[in-house]
Amino acid sequence: MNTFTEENYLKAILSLSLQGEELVSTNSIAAEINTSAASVSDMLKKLQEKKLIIYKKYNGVSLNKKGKSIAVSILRNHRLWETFLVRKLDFNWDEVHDVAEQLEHIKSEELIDKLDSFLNYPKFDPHGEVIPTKEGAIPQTDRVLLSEIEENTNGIVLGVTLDETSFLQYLNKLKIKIGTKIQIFDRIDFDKSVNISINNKKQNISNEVAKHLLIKNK
Amino acid sequence: MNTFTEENYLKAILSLSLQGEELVSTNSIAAEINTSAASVSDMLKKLQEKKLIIYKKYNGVSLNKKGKSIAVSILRNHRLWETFLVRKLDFNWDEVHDVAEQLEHIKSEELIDKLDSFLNYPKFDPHGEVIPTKEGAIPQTDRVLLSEIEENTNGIVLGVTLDETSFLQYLNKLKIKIGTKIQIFDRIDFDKSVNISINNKKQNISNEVAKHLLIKNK
DNA sequence: ATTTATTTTTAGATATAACTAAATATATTT
DNA sequence: AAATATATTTAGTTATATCTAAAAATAAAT
Repeated sequence: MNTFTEENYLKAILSLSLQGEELVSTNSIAAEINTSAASVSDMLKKLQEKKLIIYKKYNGVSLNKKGKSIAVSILRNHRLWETFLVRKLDFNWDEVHDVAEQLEHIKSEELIDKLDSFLNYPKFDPHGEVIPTKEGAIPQTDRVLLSEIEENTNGIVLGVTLDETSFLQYLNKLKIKIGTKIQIFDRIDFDKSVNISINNKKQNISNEVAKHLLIKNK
Repeated sequence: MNTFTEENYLKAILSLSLQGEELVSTNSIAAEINTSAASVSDMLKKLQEKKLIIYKKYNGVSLNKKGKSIAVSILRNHRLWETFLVRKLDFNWDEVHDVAEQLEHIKSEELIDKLDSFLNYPKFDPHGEVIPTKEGAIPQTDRVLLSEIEENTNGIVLGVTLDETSFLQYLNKLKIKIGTKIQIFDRIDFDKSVNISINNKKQNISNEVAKHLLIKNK
């Protein structure tokens, strides 16, 4: 059985892997979970002893099969709980992250199975992120980040890749939610911000925000 | 913020208090949570420093206002989660204890409020135990343990005071559940077992079991 | 190719929570 | 009231997870 802390490290490594880092660096893990590089080093040694990661000193980490399986199931738990909180308990999408961070570590396979069934086997969480299957697969959907989308095109917001309260509340203010139709005009060279319009209202979206918006790729 | 462990100690002290111990002994806490008396001593010292209990060495412990408030809210969480698991996720009453022991420690007042509302403000959990109010009250109901009930009388099973799987499964076997009507005949002096009948079927119930069955006191 | 900067690891310390064994206090017998 | 038994506490150790400061390795710049 793993501790919450171990699980959070595995989750962080998975998340960074999915963001494109082949070999995840000590520093990026430290940044991800807000701790020191020294603590990360300590934990990586431990996770290697427990045979959950592939780790070569000074070289970076990746998850092995067992580690990935644990990390994906925590991610599945997280997204199922978020779905429950929004759909059944009437939380807003910007309020659920912290509670789900706790709930995701509850140990009971039966609980998650029954929750999944209770929610009618949802495929996406309230932020539009895909929910991994019980078998550990993460179904891929065809979508692009707003920060990478081609210019002069239309799109529909499919989801976000960050669920920080301040970010989501800013989206609320911009009237951006899942399903929102947007027109993309052009990208500014200088700061990589994007000019779009929502309901014919023109807006400039910073690269920082665009990096976390998933758009349907037609 | 308190750790799970601290909360479990407070809960154990509350539970023993409610069972009648005015001043709870180190040993009974150790028995309750399956640890050594030495560990209990360590923790009592710590809980006293945190001003959650009233503790005099060699003399026993009781909860102070703050400690009791925390313990009661954990108990409330536990019983609300058990209600959720049985009523919404289709768990059986003998399967929910271990999961609820984890869920009860999730920190979010809003979560519990919304869960309470989602369940329609239940007054009793699936074992017939009263659910403490948000304000920290534990409403009293008039009921007696089967081990103490007068002979030659009738009654209705209102609840149990133990939610160990093996105990509840034995009740299932005896066809005893909440609402079951029983006739009480007599109590055997030798072993304090009780002769009862359910649907005109005579049965002998050991004192060990009778101690955990709550009967409506007419 | 050296120097400088950055990243990563190690060493040493601290805090929590558990344990065993020994010491002390309290309760029960005789 | 002394002896014995039981309950409780203390002392000392271990394991986890964190941190700071220093050392070592790698990467970048001159």
